[in-house]
Amino acid sequence: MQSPAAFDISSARPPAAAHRSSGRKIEDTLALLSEHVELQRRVVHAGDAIYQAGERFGHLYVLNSGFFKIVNLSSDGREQLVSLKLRGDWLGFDGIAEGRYACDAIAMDTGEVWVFPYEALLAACARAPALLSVLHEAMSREITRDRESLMTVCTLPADARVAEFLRQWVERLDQRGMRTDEITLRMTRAEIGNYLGMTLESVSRALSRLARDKVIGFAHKGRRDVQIPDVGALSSFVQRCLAPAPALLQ
Amino acid sequence: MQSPAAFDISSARPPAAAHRSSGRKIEDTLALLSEHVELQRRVVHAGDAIYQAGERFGHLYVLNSGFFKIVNLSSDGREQLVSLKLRGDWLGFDGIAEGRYACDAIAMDTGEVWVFPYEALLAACARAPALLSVLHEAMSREITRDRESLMTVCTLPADARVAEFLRQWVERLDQRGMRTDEITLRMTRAEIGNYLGMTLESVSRALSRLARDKVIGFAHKGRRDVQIPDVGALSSFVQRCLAPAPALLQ
DNA sequence: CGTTCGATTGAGGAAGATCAATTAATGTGG
DNA sequence: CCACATTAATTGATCTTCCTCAATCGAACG
Repeated sequence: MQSPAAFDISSARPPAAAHRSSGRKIEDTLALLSEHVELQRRVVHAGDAIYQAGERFGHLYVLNSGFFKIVNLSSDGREQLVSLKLRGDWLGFDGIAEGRYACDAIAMDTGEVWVFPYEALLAACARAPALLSVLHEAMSREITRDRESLMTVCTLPADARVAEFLRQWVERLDQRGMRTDEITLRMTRAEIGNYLGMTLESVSRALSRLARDKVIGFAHKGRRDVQIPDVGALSSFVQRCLAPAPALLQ
Repeated sequence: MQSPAAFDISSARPPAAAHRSSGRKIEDTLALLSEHVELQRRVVHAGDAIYQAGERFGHLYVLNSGFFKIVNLSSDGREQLVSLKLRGDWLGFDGIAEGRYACDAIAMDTGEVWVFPYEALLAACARAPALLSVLHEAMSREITRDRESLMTVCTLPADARVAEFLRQWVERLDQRGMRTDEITLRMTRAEIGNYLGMTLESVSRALSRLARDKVIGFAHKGRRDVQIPDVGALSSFVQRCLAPAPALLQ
């Protein structure tokens, strides 16, 4: 096991403009796709499945608007929310390897999905190499994002997991130029808990504590709307959870 | 939340011959690569890093022999083993999106890695479309595998996590035609625990219980060698952990 | 306006973490 | 090859966190 901060990884990443550049990238991706590939638009509503586990693979999908959840079902009946998708994200990569989708992709809201026959997409990639780059980048990003999820679940205590979940969600909204000071959770406490490997009660308690500490606020109607006055406060809350001892006097 | 067994996923997958066909596939992949792409062979020893987080992306790697671990380091110093790699597995996909690798890839043993310049690989894919399929299948498989890990960590109690970890490891060895009745763990208890989101003590206790229940056995020298007389016993152990109540009399 | 579903909060218990001591394996220099 | 040092693994005792069970409250909906 190496020492925790063997070298500073942060300096290796494009620091400030990352958000805006990613925001651009999403727009560029959508533009590139609509230019070079024959696409079919499909409007979905909350609860609709764009594909289901076991279904024969044939299409990849790009989310133009709305929100999706990706749900895995094990052979013994365990159900797990493994991923969340926003505008610009791809869906269906899990189907390529086995020729069948491995998960359910369920809309959490009204939205529009662009449908691409996989073969047509590959053909377009042969004509426009930039398209292939976009495709590979999307797959690569999905891999790194999945690993971040694993890291969150494995290394953070319950309260911090919820805070980190909110932080990541806000980050992704920000990358898309969407509101980040007040967000709408499109999932129940049970779904959040399932995604984070904890019970719905623990999620509720964590959110209550975050609200008590003024890290988040609850909006007018319902507890699905969360105010995030300062994203940095979420990060510090996570760090505070990780801190070994409060070290009161010093 | 849906009912657990909404529909039978098992019938949707190719059931029996899956292992052997995957075994073939790995050989085919290696053959295809060595035929169509200029490759550089690199011998590594335990502890060697084939790439490190932050390093500029430029190459993809395929493991021809040996074992690798993929380690993620968060900006605040948390370290997480996020993936394990065996013969035929690809390394480096995480670097494509940002142009820099996001993790460390560390050899756990002596082995040989095939090194491909990404651009050269893409060029070869343009000539041999089968190669592109292989590449996409590998990325797809990595996504589904990562999700399986998340599922294991999120839905299983500690003992079952260890059993499931061994089961998945044996399954992957089997796909490669390697010994599965006696396996060598190339990781410490601490590393296993890190990978599974639990402490090294819990891993040790889980292994002891598995040995007590005759699900596994410890070989002659050292506790790194584990005997797996029956893989099915590992699966049943996982199921037993999930069972709500033993239901003694009935 | 009652019914239903989701969220909150509390009390108690259990799984797993932490702390600590011992044993086993590995490596090192004499 | 052996005594010693070092690292890994095991096991036990205690404590913390989080889960489970239960009651209550609020919001949405027919």
